[in-house]
Amino acid sequence: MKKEKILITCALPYVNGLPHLGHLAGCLLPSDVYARFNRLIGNETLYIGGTDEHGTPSELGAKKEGIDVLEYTTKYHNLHKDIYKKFNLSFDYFGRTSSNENTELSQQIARELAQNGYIEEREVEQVFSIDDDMFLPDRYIVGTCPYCGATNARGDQCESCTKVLDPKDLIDAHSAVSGSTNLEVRKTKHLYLKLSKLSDKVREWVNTRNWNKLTVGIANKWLDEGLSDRCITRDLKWGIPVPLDTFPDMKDKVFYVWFDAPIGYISITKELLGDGYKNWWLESCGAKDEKYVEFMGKDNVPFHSIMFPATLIGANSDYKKVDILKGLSYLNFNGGKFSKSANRGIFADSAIAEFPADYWRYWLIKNAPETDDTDFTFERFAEEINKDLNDVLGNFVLRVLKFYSSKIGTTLQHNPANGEKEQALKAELSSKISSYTKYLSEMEFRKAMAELRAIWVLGNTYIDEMAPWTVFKTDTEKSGEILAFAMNLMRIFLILARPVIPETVEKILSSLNTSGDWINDVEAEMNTIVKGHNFEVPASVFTKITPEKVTELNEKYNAKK
RNA sequence: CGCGGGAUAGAGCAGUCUGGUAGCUCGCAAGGCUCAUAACCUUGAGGUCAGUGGUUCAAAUCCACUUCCCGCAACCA
Repeated sequence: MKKEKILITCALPYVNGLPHLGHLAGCLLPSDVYARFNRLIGNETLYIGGTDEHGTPSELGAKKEGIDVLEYTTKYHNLHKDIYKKFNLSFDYFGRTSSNENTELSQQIARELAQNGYIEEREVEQVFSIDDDMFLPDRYIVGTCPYCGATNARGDQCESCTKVLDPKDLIDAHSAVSGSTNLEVRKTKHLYLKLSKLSDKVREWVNTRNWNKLTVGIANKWLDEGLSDRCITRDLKWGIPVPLDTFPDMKDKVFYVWFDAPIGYISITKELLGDGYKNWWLESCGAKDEKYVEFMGKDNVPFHSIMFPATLIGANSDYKKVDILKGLSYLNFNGGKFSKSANRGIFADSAIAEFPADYWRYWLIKNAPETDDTDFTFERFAEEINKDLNDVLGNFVLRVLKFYSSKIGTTLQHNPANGEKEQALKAELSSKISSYTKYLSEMEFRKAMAELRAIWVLGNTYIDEMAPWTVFKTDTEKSGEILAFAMNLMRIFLILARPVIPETVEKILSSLNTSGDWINDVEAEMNTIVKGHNFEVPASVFTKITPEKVTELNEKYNAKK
């Protein structure tokens, strides 16, 4: 198989607050499974993640906790890092957008854009809150909707009647930060990225992409409506300062988070590899032949398909741009959204306290929201963990190992059987492994998991048909050979599951006293565990989730409203 | 007429691009097995493919319209 070079990024979660199952399902876990899979099949893989830290929510969050913003984002960055480690996300590096590297690179890209004539200074009017001593984003101005009379309308939109508003339309407008009505409209200067001028180049580039229908549809819609120039700076303290050497009028301004966040992919690589980042990000330095895959929630698709590529195209045509954009839908919780304020849903820290990472990983990948929003319920979770992991895989492992060790011992006295049945099974297994591998390379996670489960079932069917417990009574040798064959099957089942449930696989493979990266040649791999091989019987593989536990969880996490 | 996704057995989904006997998992029923975590294996029941109209020898699939659900909607990332 020809080895590929693969760069994988996962949309950077906003640092403010902890991620919930939706974030894991829609972006973090799929990217990790894909990264692990690529490493296992021998591709040169770089998997980059991090936290997006700048912007108003961080400033306000820090104020609320009474600490410095950097202290605040550092605290939450570490919480993210810690929790992802517990979920076994295998980032080659998990960085942050508040790093020096990101500051330098974002400033450099802004200079490049300015040199190429894609940045323009404009004077705009914005609402300033005198008591808060800050400009307020539209969203942080609330008041009464002039159309429907709702009293909680936001400056950008009324949530009751969905009408799009201008903050100046609001009746009794006040600051969402402090409640102050002491507001005034002030003039302020900002930098605009001239997307209108970049539109043709972006379209030309989009046309060369082999994206799926959804992504192309979103991208073309934006292009067809015409790209508007977009403000890339803000009047905030917490952000990357606009470089005054190039933009002398921009004192006390910072870049808008959406400008610097995706640049974080590049700067985080640089933080890890130093100048080696060029091999992954500059086409002239070897990035031309690599495959760059981005994972994100569907809300992020416009920014990754249009805004970020436009920024890179405008700055320097040598930057590597995305090849495959995997946008996923949302995971809901019992038919509603996850909500921290309403205490609905399960967040990453509680999730890992309830069940091992592999349970979550398996379920969330098997039910990845690929085409439509997907509903999480504890009932479904328990059902699939119990059935697939416990009954199909876990039970197969134990029934084989326990029988052999109790009747014969923990040192293998037999070589695997190789009759007609076994030949047929190996052929079927090869074909299913090809499909499974294909689905994983194409990021078709649901189909991949269905195929993996079907592969596991082959083990139980084989054992049942061959009935080594019956054969044992008359032909010990034959029985042992059947079980030896089953142990080799087991090894393959586990190796194939490595991208998804790495912790369990490591544990059981180590009991089996074997290992392996990936299965390319079934015939050869089926003769790995042979006469003389020692193994241990693991105490357990998975544990079932009881109905009582499901009831308890539903109450604990407000699953039933 | 904002954009997109969805509607297929009791539940969750595939199949729709490229029309040709409606499929998978769970649940349910019957049988088998008794090595294993009351697990496993086999078989079966269960569907006017959201609705209406059209194209066609033939429509879940193509076309038009309608209904319902879910997201997104450019200063919240």
